Amino acid sequence: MSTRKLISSTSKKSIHFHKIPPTILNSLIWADKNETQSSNPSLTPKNPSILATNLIKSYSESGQIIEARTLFDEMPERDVVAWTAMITGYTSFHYHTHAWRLFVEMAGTAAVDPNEYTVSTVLKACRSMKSLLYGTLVHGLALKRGLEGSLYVDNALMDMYATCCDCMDSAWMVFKGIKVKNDVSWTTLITGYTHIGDGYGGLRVFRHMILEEVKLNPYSFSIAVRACASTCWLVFGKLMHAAVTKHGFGSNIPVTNSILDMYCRCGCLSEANQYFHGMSEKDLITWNTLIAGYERSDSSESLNIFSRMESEGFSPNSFTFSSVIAACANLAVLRCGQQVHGGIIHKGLDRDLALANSLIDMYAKCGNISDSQKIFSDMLHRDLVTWTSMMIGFGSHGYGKEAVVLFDEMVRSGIRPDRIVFIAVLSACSHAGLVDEGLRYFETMVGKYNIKPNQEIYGCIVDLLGRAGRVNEAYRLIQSMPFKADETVWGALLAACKAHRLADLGKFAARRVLDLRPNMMGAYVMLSNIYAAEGKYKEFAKIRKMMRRMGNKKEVGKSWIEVKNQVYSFVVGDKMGSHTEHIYVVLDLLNGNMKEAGYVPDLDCLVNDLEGGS
DNA sequence: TTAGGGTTAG
Repeated sequence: MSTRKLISSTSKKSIHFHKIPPTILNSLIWADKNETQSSNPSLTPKNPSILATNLIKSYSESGQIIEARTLFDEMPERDVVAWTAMITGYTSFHYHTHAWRLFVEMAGTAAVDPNEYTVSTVLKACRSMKSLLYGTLVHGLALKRGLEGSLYVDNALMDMYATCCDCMDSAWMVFKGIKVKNDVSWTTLITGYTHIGDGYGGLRVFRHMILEEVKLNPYSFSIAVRACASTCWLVFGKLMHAAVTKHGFGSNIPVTNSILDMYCRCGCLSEANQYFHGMSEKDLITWNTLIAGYERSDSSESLNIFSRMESEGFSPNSFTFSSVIAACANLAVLRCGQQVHGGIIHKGLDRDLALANSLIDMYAKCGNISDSQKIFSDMLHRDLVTWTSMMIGFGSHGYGKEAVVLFDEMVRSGIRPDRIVFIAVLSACSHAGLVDEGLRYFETMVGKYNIKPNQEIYGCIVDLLGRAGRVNEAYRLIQSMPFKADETVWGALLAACKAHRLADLGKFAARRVLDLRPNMMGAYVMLSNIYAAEGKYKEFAKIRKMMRRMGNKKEVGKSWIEVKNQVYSFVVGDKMGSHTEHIYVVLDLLNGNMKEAGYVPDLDCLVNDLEGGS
């Protein structure tokens, strides 16, 4: 019930009750119950509990959760509805721990029993806390009280299992047990599959939903389109787009936003752009979807769209900033990133965990590791992504020891490492020459954390050993792998062979890479360089000829730098641009300094350069 | 007769 409705049922006067202190309201509400004289008899309701519960809701809806709790605490009698309203107030305010504590208090000490309303609400809190343990306890309680069978409880149980812990088996069990399923049951199941990234699973359920002739609504369509987007298969996406139009949901914003997202995720940016311009109504999510879509493949355009969004009067939120910061990181445009950071602070979003994580990444990629560190150390709460981003930053800046120290600190803080953070720390060890530390982490990963190494992890270890000159050991590791090494693992060995001039093993590794990826020009370049270093110019020429025949499509290495708000990009041997002369003067100066410091250039690379490679 | 559900952007 809204505040307005509440007032009309109690008094004709237009009073905003949530603006009155709860203590005064409570004394008025319970006045006749306590047999005392009310100062305003027109406010005295027939059932004070109903009015107090309505006020708890009213306070919660207006963001006054402390006032709601004060009112709740001062109620002389609290029925199950009052308890549930207060728990709901906490969940709608994202105070899930408070909601859980109140539920425990209710179940343990209060004279009232939780009912289906209470259970479905508290399951939402369990899901948001990602606590399978609490969720399972509530499931047990629901069974004990015979509440399983209520569609609200069953749907909330499915949602909890599917969304909080990816337990799709348990979600399925609950789903199968529902005798008469409704559209929410089906939608919740599709959401579960989409949540774990199984778009095909979601689409199978959607198909089943159609076969069972369940009435389709915007909820089911938007999640089904999201499932299509997860598969990245445009054919499904276009079929779904047609179905949306046919069912008359072509103007529903969540549905159209998910179609826009689908085109972006399928890599069809021109279709996405066309669709975006044809949309009759756009909201902030529409803009955020397009910005995020462009960030993944054309970061520069993503920043242009952000600028257009602001000029059209939309105010960015944390989702917008997250994509824009990622775009700045991809482009390594420090000044732009700093300006966006200013906008984040201005909006009061600098405590947003995901944003702080992306800022750590952005500053590191823009070369400013000290600002990454500052954000990291100022953070009150850190998650696995925070630690991983900081470790990747340290690793890419050559601070291997700092990354190792951070990893140990993270484990001490109670965060369980995953495969990605191991890749971060192993890569940092590799670049800093910390071979023994890296090998120790590899053993810990397998032995202590039971994480099975994948191609990427093996690639890191081969790189770690290879860079340190332990190339034969790296080769033995590849031979001992439980699955066939892919081109990245062989590529790491090839790079090590080239660096340490192991021609035979290098040629072998290059062949393995080219067996798996015949178009990998980098491998041809390395192979030809190995032949050149051996003085086998006939073999060298043969490879180069082969490369020319294939079109020599090795992507040219590109560098860029931001000076006074402008980005300058250049490739090897570039003579373009107005500042070329100055750049070459500085380059000559640097070359002189390096030679004085004892640097001997690698002439093998010169062969590559002459051929117009990277 | 006061409390409850599923969708889209990182």
